[in-house]
Amino acid sequence: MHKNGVPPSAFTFSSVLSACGRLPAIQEDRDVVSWTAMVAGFAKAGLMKDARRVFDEMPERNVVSWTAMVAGYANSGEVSAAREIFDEMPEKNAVSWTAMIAGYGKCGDVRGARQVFDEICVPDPTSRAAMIACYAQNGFSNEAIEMYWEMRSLNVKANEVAMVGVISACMQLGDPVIANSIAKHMEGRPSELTLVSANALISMYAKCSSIDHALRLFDNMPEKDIISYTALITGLADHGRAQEALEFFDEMQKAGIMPNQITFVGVLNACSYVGMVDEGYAYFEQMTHTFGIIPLTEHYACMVDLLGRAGRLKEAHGLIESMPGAPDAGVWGALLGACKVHCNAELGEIAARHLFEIEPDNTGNYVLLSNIYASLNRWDEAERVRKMMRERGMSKSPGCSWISR
DNA sequence: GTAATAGAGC
Repeated sequence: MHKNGVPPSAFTFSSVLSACGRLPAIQEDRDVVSWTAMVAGFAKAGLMKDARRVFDEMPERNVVSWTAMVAGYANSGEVSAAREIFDEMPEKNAVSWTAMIAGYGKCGDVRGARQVFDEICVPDPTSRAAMIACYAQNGFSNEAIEMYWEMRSLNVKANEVAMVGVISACMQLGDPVIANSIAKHMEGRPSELTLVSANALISMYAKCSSIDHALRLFDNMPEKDIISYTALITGLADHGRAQEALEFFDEMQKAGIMPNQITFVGVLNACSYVGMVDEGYAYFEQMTHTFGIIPLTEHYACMVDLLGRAGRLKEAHGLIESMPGAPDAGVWGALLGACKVHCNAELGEIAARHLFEIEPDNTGNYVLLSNIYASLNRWDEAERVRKMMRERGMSKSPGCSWISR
């Protein structure tokens, strides 16, 4: 979200330039450093056309000018353009490699990132950190952790980005043993615990080891931001500690930190977990009216889950039908799940029909619907769904959910 | 000049 926004420095930069009336006149005596600063300024602001124009016009370029272009394209999601510049570079340094790895990481091309990484003769700590972050962001948790251990065995000090990446990977794995072994490396040096890495640790503790550990860390943080609060609220909600989650939601606003869409996902989940339907509705209202946040399908999924868990399935279905946009698999999935819990075949069928269309390859939906019938002793229908699944070439065992043809 | 953290259902 924050990456799409133009940073304030960029605003100043571009406004100064537009005040001068487009690009400043090209001066022969401008040295390479000032040319480069201009390229970097445009690139950072995401104004790649302008960056490109200056880059093409500058009489002389250095490795920083080239790298600024690579990073700019990478951050604007134009990986192939970044790659083109990267390949043309007369010389590269650690920052260039790092920018290119990150560019591939952002667009989900882990193999591309790894290929670039493997081309480096002697990877420096920042390129390793970028590679770890790339793995973590794309769900390659084991690879991220492996690379982190490799760094340690080589006695390369992991910087903050590497730490944050490996913590995020641990969080995704959810393994308390691995999480604790990584946490030990952090706790040895609390003075180095920055806001970002502490935030990452809060989520990891909440998911992997203990929510109380997360709470203790949170209490000891000298500075907290929206992510610290959101991570804690989400963690408390996941553990069914709704009251505390909502108390922190109040506390964050008293501290002058405004909640965002993600915070509300946590808040609604907290209500859902303990069946606080009215409160959930109230928070949903507050989100849209007080905070002016347009509800995402995720928020509708939370509301459907909240109503569904409380057994108010018809109301949940009514809410889906009143949605302004198209309901996604998450929304229908929440209804189907609730129908399983409350053994409601009629609404379950409706939800399943939508899910079969939206995600035809997801076997879980077929299994759920079949199980709803089975729990009502409607064996013929249960078998009919299983048969449908087989006919569509799907295997019902989760371990080998291959699709034939 | 580079790298980073929080999010629904089965």
